Amino acid sequence: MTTRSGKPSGSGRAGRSGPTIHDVARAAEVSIGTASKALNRTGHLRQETRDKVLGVAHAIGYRPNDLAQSLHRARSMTVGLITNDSFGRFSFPIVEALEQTLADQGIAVFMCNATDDPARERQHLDQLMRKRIDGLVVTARRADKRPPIGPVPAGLPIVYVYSQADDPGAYCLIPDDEGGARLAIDHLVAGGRRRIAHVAGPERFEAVRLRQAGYLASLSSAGLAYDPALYVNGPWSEAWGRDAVARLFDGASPLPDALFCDNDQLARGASEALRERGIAIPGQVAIVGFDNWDVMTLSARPQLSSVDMNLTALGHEAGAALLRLIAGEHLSGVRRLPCSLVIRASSQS
Amino acid sequence: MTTRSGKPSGSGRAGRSGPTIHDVARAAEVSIGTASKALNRTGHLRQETRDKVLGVAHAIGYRPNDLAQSLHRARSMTVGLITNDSFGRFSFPIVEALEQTLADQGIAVFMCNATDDPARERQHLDQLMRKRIDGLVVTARRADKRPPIGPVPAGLPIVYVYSQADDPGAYCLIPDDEGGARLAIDHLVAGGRRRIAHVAGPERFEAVRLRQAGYLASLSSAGLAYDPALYVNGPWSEAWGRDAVARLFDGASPLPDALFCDNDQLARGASEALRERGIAIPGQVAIVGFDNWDVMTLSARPQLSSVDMNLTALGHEAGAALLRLIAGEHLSGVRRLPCSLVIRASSQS
DNA sequence: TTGAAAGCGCTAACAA
DNA sequence: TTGTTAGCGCTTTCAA
Repeated sequence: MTTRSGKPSGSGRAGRSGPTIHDVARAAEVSIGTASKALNRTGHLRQETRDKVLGVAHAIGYRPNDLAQSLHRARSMTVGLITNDSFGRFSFPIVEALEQTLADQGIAVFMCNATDDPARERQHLDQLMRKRIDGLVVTARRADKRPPIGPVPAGLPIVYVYSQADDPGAYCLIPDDEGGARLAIDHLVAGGRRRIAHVAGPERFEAVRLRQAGYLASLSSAGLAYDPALYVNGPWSEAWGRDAVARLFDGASPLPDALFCDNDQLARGASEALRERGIAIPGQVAIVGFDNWDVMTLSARPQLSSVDMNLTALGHEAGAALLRLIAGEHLSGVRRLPCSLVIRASSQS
Repeated sequence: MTTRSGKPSGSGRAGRSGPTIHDVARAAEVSIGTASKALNRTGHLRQETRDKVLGVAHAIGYRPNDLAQSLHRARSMTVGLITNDSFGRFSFPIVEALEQTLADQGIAVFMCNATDDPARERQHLDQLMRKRIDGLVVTARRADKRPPIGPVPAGLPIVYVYSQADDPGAYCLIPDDEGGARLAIDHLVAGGRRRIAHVAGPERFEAVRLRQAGYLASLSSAGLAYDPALYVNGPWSEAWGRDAVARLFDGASPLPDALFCDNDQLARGASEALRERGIAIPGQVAIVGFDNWDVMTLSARPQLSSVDMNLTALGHEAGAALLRLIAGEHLSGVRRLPCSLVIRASSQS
């Protein structure tokens, strides 16, 4: 060991922490500043020197210490992800795409599950602040409004994805539910369906209200009248999907010739109920679900058409947006990304 | 601004990085060393001083910089999580529990998705090493053996969970599939079932082979003979579950009076097929599935009994094990955690 | 009980 | 083109 003015002694000291830039410099017989320049492809260096340093660094297995770097640069190359979905079905594709987009830029993601507990959320936030994250992504189990996350230092880049903050300055990325519904209805109309029922989820979900709006808009532009008897709503379960069919088909009025369901579980439940009643799908009744969840759509008989929220695209977009915010750009407001329709046997015309 | 010997100037310099320990010390009119001791509840300080520092720190919103801390201490208070499940259904509960266990100790988790791509895995590993993680957790979509992750610095604590490394020195945590199967079969036997079929998944899965072993062991200890005609295997789909019923019930031999299925999708497919054949569940045939996946078990009619792999417990255990490894303990070998059986209507006797 | 200062590994400004 | 050195924010001896 030596003092500040001397060179550090041999190979590392603490535990398994590998060679430092000092070691590289010494082995390459250059100054530490030169080594730094070579390693960071910065400054003006002779190609020869640069190569030597790089070669040595590789040879001795040098890995820069991001922690030390971050002490200088403004950035820690980490971001936080706070989710309230318990990493559920909707978060998955989003998180995966987000992580990949960010990893490609050398940014690592701290994953924090808050499970709708404000106390846990603050605790996580506190930890993330200590880690000096460069940005934050907030996601949830549903895209409804939530109080803005906080407290966080002013200027911290934040993106809400599949989640909306009750704050006009926030940037939120969510699927275009209304557009998704229109896609489904337009498709059914194009297939010649005229009495399209909407098997909806609970109305406290904004998504449900938006989809109903899309449904109405599409009917209207197709010149079809809205029949309130064709709107039923209930919980997000297969059981309710089955019950909904009973409700719709035990009536006296003319029967529906199509079902637009707010998720694939409802659609699957409905399809089973129809099957048991001997009603042909799609012959007598067509079905379109929502979410495009393969576990449901591919196991149903026949396989279910469904609206895909493109959650992977949403995740990519969230990563890209965060990068832009970090780069200093200003982004705000709610951005709705388009859904797409996956057509399978259940809605063939 | 001043030089090394002076006090730093005013409140922070770069971007939004908040007050430093210097600021705290100055505001509390103590030395920086004293402030550090107070903040870390270390050394010998007058209570009064300690309180003053803490008060000031809180007042000016001081948050320690983990990055700077980690430069001294051996630990970064971060760990990496490399998953090959795309954060899928099995990873979820594990990751959630793991994250919670670690967060309680102030450790944050870097989430990395490798999607079975060795190149991505190495890239992630490289990033994690630069971040100087204190430990690593590896998880996957299936508990089968995989090549040990690497290269990593010797001595890096690693836990494999729902994944096995092909390395006797590695510590792996996986569900006790054989025990889970025994639970199911013992239950069916206790309910008076005598001809229990095994609707298995693909045999390349170790879990499938272990469950068959458990099935055989339980039959044997119940004094029941094994009938190879009662073993069928195929892909993990509902469709195959339905087909399996056709195979088992179209035979000439005496029919099964129970079905043990290697996952809940198989069980659900089977239950639908039985239903369509007018075979009463559990009256004529009992069913037990595996995974206890509510989406399947609760929507089936009747609801399905199922073996629960206790993935949440597995995740907690993984977190605890990693903490112990980080603390210097030595752990190795494969540890199998018990499953439990959740009984629902499909196997009532 | 407190203060001073060396230095963790790295970068960047300046000097040579 | 390369070397020197002052820090980034914090901890930790060692002195006082």
